[in-house]
Amino acid sequence: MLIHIDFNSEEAIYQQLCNQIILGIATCQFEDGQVLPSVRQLADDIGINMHTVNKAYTVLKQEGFVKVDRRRGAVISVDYDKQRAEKAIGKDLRVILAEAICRNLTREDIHSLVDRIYDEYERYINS
Amino acid sequence: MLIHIDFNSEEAIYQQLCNQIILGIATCQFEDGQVLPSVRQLADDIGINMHTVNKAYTVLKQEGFVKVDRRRGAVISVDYDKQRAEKAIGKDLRVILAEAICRNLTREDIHSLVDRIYDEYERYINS
DNA sequence: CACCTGTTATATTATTTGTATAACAGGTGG
DNA sequence: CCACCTGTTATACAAATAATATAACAGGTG
Repeated sequence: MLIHIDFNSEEAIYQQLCNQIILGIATCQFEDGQVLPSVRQLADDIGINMHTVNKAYTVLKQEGFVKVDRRRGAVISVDYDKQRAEKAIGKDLRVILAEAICRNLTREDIHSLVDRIYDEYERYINS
Repeated sequence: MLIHIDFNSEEAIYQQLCNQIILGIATCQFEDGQVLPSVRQLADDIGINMHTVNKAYTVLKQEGFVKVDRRRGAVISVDYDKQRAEKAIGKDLRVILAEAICRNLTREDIHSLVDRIYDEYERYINS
């Protein structure tokens, strides 16, 4: 999977890494059981420090996207606990939807936005 | 409006302030044209530094929630440009929905979550 | 025994966050 | 005119975070 970091972004590098890997899982470019590049390998490829990649992997492990296999390294392993997922996503949504309501976006506006993004991701999956 | 800061949160104080004021606008506790407390007043009330409040106000101004009236101070003034709003919110949604898809949450799951949060906010408005 | 994993420890630099004083410019009301 | 209120700006400083740089360690593989 191609990973691109924007070094001019205000978003931390390890955070960009996390988001891109999650995006990769969502679009099936990474699948359950697949091995991620080693921290040293990926750091070399991107041109960043090993510890920055390690921090991203640690966060992904913490959030239930990855497990570490002593033999192979970091392996995609998504936690599918629906309750936990809805709670976490609801927390983030609450912040975003407050802004949406301020801007006079209706719930129908948001629904179609959600559908558009889901379509976008599913298009990637089927190709 | 009651503003409460969690000093143990990992979220920056000025960011919490921004979010709470946006939440206040969403729930009509702040309305267009209403004057926010002065940076010194609010800083005193919360028990933080003036500059921290000022940073929050500056961000809110930047994002189109507030304008500064030389005579009165910071005034709620929401930018209702729908295109700009959808673009900004879409960007945030894309990150969250990637995680949702990873967790096997369907778009219907998200729709009902969105509805639940909208209901929650509208309940505050009608009371 | 080399070689690959992640992990840990330590140190250093730069940036961000929050605080602390202080001053300045514009507007208001006595 | 003058105190007094706005936000704004300029410094300075401490603490936390982000990123880099070396180096070493433990577990597993071939």
